[in-house]
Amino acid sequence: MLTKGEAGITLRDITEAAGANVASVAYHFKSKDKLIAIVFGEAIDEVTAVQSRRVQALSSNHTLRELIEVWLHPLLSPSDPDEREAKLWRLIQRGAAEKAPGLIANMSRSGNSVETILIPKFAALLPHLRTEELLFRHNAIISGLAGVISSPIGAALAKETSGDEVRELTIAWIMAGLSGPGTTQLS
Amino acid sequence: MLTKGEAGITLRDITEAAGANVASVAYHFKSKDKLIAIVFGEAIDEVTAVQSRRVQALSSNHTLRELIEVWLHPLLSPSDPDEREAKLWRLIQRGAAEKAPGLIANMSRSGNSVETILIPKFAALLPHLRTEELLFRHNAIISGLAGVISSPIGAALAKETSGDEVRELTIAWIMAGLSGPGTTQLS
DNA sequence: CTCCTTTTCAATCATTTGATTGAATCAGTA
DNA sequence: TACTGATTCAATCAAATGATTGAAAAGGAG
Repeated sequence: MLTKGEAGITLRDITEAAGANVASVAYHFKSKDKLIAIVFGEAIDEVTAVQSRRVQALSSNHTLRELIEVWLHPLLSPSDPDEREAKLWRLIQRGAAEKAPGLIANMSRSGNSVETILIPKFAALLPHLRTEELLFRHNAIISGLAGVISSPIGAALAKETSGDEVRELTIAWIMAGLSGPGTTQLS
Repeated sequence: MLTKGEAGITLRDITEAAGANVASVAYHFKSKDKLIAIVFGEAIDEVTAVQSRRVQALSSNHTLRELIEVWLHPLLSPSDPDEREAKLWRLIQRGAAEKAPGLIANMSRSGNSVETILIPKFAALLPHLRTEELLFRHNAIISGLAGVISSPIGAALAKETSGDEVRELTIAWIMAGLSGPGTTQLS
């Protein structure tokens, strides 16, 4: 699924995988760019929707670890049958790394639910961090997770470690990065 | 510099920018793939060399913050005249995100100096973390930094914040992620 | 069935791509 | 100067790419 990147994948790659004709892209989506923009848009919508739903379903007295586990559940347990979210998430991360225009155009969609649902949950558990700081760390963690899960270095590290161990290393690092003092508390 | 990615950039882009002829690529590098592999290899060598040199030049009684600042100096202050390292670093990060074969083939080169120079420095300051844990967090931080500096989300955040403020947010987050308890110390 | 719209598809187009060729130019040596 | 090897370059090639065309097929309403 777009493992070659936006520039590397061809219409024929896509249509052959879909069992369709090349011309159907023009008929249904007008152009390759438009098609890719729609793919990114729907991926963002789906991932943010399902993540928001999980986070909102959390009981009121949860720990930070529980919030993180629920938030990133399919990404932390790659063996999970529901790997669709992990695939979509890698797709989005890759698009972000390439600065794919079709993704950037749809990026603002995800902003709302992150700011209205996820960040307040973190704010309640981490009162020492300002909203600005939480947004920053949220973004940094998301990017860092991309390296853990799908970068060549991360893959090499993970090869020597069990899935559960990677999961524990990841959660410990995320918790540490969130729990530590903010800029106003530094000497 | 490779802002279009390995698949997106053409030989004509490269040779025109260099004021050279397309055929010179075949003459000097045999093929586009070989050229790109050499570019990645030299970028890795240069970045790791200059980073290692800075870290080794650190006085013996440094703080964690000082180590981080020296390690990532050109990445934390983008206005620095020595922006070459930041460019090279973004190049490498992008290649990693694309899993560029020419980069992966040269990736092991950087492993040694990281493990022999940088990680021991961290280990001295963070005795509660095992080497395995330090390697993991090193990789995660590196990837997270890519998102802070060059991702669309990071760019949007940075637009509302001053350079110095981003710098402080970044350092605080890195320090938090490194200082927090490791997996063996979690409940 | 008939008529009309929607959808599919093979064929084709113009462009771009990485690579190659062979002649021209340059650089160094005697 | 004349000779030789290294380098550059315009021209060209075959393959691949996104897009388009017009005809064929499918689907639905009356």
